[in-house]
Amino acid sequence: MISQAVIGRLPRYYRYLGDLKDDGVERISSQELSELMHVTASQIRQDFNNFGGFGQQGYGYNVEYLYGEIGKLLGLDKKHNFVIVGAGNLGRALGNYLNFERRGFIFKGIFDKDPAIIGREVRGIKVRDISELDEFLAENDVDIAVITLPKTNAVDIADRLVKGGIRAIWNFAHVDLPVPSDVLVENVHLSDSLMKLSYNLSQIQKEEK
Amino acid sequence: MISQAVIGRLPRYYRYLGDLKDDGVERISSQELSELMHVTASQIRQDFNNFGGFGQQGYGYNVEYLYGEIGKLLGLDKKHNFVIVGAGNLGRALGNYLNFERRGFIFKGIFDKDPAIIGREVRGIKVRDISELDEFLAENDVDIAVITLPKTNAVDIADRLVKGGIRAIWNFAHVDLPVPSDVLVENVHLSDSLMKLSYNLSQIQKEEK
DNA sequence: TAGATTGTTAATCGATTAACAATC
DNA sequence: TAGATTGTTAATCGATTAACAATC
Repeated sequence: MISQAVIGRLPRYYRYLGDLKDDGVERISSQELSELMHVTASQIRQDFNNFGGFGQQGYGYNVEYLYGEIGKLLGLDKKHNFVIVGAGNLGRALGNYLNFERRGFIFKGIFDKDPAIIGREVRGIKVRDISELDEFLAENDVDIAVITLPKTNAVDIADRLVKGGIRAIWNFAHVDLPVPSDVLVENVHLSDSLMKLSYNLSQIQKEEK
Repeated sequence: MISQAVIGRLPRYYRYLGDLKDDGVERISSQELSELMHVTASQIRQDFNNFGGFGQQGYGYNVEYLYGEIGKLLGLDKKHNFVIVGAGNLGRALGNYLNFERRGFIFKGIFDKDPAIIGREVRGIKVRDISELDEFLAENDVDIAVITLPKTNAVDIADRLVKGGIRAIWNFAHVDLPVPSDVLVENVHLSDSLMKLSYNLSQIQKEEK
């Protein structure tokens, strides 16, 4: 079982390796990569060796190969369909974000309960009435649900999503969703992140006095 | 020096205590809170004791008091003015998010370089031309800058922000910003978060085969 | 072969949990 | 005073870093 600490670092490796690849870099040693990313070379080698090791002694790592392997680990070689529940500003912003498509995340539907929003289009897809959610899940192959709802509704909707067969939820609501243990929840608590920044800023401001 | 692991948990404590307060709960023990939050009571007591301890033996913690103290730690008792650089979907969504105001984060300005967007209003504030950024920073008291730009422009803008006196950046661009060590950067890498979910989902799907 | 650099084991460090004395 | 529960020390666990043998 690989620790979430390691998994959490994979996307960053992936980003740097993608940049290196685009720059035409063919090979890189853990030492060079460590200087670029400001982490220890030891950590890099340990991380990769969790998955069997992608390098070669005396040579280092082939950038393109390593990039591809990490992409596969992250499941980016497969298509993942997703729906967005909550077509407010954030929901629409995520629906419009084109880069997800490039990574294999396909925008399939978006739902809201507000009649003023239902019927509007987000990247060519009409906002559906939330009452159609269960039917939509039954008829379509959806892997990931994104929740961009106020916290009051989020728990109920999560429940419906799980009943509809969803196993992975990307949650932007400020609640911890009580879902069965076999359902994945990845939280993005924006205000938590802002508060963390605020804490550190307050510390600095205190020191300056 | 308090570890970022502890600081990262403070907003979640704050959220639960706020809910308890709203529910009229007066006191709570680390044991009760631990059951609610699914963490160990030991960790709760250790965390709070980093800041001197907010409880009383034999009694537990006073919810309202503890809520207030954590709020102060998070700097929520002070006002923080912020600007958003990048008025795309995400930038506008954050500008429209009213809850930040409630926590003392005041939306002061929003900038873009796209003439089609400049002049539009986000929550009553006109989108300014990015060329006005330096002047705006000089004339206004801005604590936090939010970067919601494509990665290409993010590094340059971060530079300008730092030159303009900004010490805290909430970064949504998919790059690591190279800023001086006395400047805080809190990253929200949305696609990293989605890839983490994708990794874990792929694992489950593999097991099921 | 010699040099470079990985893969991997061992050592260290930090964070979490357990235990219990202090005290309300 | 007795019971409850914190604050705090000690033990454990896991993650990071260092070291080096394996090998290309």
